[in-house]
Amino acid sequence: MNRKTPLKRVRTKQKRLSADDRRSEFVTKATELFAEEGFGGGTRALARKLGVTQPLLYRYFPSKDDLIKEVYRKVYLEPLEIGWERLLSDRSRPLRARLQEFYEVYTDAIFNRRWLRIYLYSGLKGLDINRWYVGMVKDKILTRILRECRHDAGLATQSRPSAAELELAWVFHGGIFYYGVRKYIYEAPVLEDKAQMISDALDIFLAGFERMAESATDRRRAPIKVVG
Amino acid sequence: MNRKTPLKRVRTKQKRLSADDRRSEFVTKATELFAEEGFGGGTRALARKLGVTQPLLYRYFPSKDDLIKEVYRKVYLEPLEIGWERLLSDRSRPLRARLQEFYEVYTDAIFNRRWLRIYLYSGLKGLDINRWYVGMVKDKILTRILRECRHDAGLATQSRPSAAELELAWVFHGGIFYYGVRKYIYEAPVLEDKAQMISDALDIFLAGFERMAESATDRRRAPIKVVG
DNA sequence: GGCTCAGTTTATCGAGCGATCACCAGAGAT
DNA sequence: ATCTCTGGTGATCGCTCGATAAACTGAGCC
Repeated sequence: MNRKTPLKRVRTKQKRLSADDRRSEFVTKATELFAEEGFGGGTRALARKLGVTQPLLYRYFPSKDDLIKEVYRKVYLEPLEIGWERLLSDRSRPLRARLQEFYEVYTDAIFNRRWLRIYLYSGLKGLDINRWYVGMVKDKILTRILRECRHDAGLATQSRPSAAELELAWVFHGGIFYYGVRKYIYEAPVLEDKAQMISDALDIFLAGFERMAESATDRRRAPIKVVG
Repeated sequence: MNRKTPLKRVRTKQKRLSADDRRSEFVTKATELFAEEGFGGGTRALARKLGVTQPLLYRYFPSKDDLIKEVYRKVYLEPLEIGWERLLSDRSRPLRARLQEFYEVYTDAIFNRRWLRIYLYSGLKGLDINRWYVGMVKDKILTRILRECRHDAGLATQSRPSAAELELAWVFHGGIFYYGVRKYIYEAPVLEDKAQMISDALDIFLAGFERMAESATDRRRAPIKVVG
């Protein structure tokens, strides 16, 4: 980043970084550590990863909790920088292609061990930022997708999607998300072709949406009694 | 359970349980504690929940890790007692009804804060038992479902499902699972009618399966090139 | 060269952790 | 009434944790 010293050759046994560099190094390595160990990971283990001593952390963060907050900020904001508004709503392209590309890009951003583990750990802590993220997925992704689907199907683009539509979208989204969990958290064998997986999931989601749109042209469809 | 003392009125300030009772009480309360706090939850906090002192734990478990293993056993084996073999494979009933009922019963068993949190925490620890469970879901649930689907569609009931079929089933299963996570972990608002959610998810899964079965009557279908 | 200031270390504190050991106490058998 | 067996307690050990305070050090400036 902004190293103050003008390009002096970096010594092999590097110490004495600039404040900004050291601070961001703490956040980066803390993300790695907490991803593996959970937020119970120790400040001494963190310092060891940087090759410094533990009290140095407290020159840059008043407490471990503040460091954790910084990690949250970094992790939760990272995947938001792909500009999905533009991607999802660009009606000059076919809907199917937009959805496919969006989910490929989105999953490229979040499908990695680091991101998923931090996300799950912080979700288990029940923090506000996690609720915020879930709400953001709903408002900025799923609602937008449903609006585009309704537009594509020639339906009224109502301001808010129905609960049933949202649930359909959530199950679809969750199914894709779970692919990442299986691969990077459970380290279970998955279909290697991620794009194919997205394509297949999209197939059934879009078919399901059409089916739902047909069976009730604008009202909530009657529930189908199935259970035996 | 098996209280030795013959029905003597339980004293309000109950102490001195039988060994079996005390032991299972430890496991039960430990499950609650670890579900909330993660496995970092303290033995003293656990003892406080039972109204006893902390060293008593070590009369019943040689170490905290052994207690945790017992918690795993309890949590992972609980939902297995619903007899899904019978439920899924009973071909005297229509496939759709079997699947609906299975997922209603299965989610009744695992969709609660305690189970889901323990499951996620232990998944993050990357233990063998978690991998075992995921493999069990694949072999005992998804593979079985796919076999029944193939039979229902008049296809050859091959011994093992194709990778694409399995992935389809996983996305479906994961989508349903994620409903529980949203409700009990993220405590986000969900469509309250769980049976309806399952029904909708089944609709699109079955439609997707038929679609996949059509486009390749017995061979792996050619991938659809979509990405823009 | 010596001053200064910011990045870093050494030493240490109090609290909480898992675990151990000697001891206590009360119900059941005799 | 007393003995015994076992469920339960009190005290404590060694360790790790997050956090603090004071001392050290080396690059930049005069």
